[in-house]
Amino acid sequence: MDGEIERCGFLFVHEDMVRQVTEKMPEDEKLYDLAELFKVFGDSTRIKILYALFEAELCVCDIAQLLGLTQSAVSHQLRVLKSSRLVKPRKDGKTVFYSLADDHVRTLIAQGMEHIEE
Amino acid sequence: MDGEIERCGFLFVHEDMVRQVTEKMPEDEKLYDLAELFKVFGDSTRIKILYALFEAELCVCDIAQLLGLTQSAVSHQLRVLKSSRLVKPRKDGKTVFYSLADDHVRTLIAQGMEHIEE
DNA sequence: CAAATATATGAACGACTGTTCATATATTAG
DNA sequence: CTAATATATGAACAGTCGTTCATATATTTG
Repeated sequence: MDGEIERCGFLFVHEDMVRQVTEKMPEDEKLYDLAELFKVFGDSTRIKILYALFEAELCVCDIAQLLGLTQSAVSHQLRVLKSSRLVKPRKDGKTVFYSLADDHVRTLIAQGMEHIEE
Repeated sequence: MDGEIERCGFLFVHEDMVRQVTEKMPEDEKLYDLAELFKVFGDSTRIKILYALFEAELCVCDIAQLLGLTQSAVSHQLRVLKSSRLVKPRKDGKTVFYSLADDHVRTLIAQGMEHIEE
């Protein structure tokens, strides 16, 4: 009963640890949402768009030319970024300018870069 | 020539901005790698594994029981996490214990949570 | 050695995702 | 109003990904 001799099917489990960790796990829904957020960062096109918006507010066409993508592809991706509240639109006549929604985007990407570069 | 009257196919582009941003973009390969890193975080199973390892060093079977997954599924995911240097293994006899590789994992997940929760 | 067990791995299948293409909507100019 | 244009969106297709199942490898026990 020391937590090292309990079975899990055919496998042994460190039971005490598992119980302890279980208690500290956030709700499933929150973990799901978190994964959804990272999924949005997990595409090089979207990363490029976000990086471009680090520097300046840009319209859809600017981004398309900058990254060598079709207007449609960019628009679809901006929709994803917008629905995760990572970018925000500002409409000016026919043109829609996009910019970063908040500083979490910068921080997250910077942290990610640090990991890559070490 | 004020940067507002150049064409991009049928579309108008803010040329000066685009040129300026282009110069500041990191290399494509780096952006690709960054997206790959975030892709690893972009799965709720892997997020759960990482969160579990926040609390304790755990073996494959512990994680499987904790999350209600098969041993195989967990092992496959640990492989992904390991190859991104997010977790590290410690072998002890038949058992392999996994723990977080460094603190970037915590920081990144914490930042992501902040964005989710605001 | 053989048996038991903890983990790893390869193949395959279904589900999801990013792009393209065609088209719709919205705004401005004439 | 119509024409031009900037963006958005729906459908479809190809490629990717996570799981399962079967099996291989590695370690300990007897």
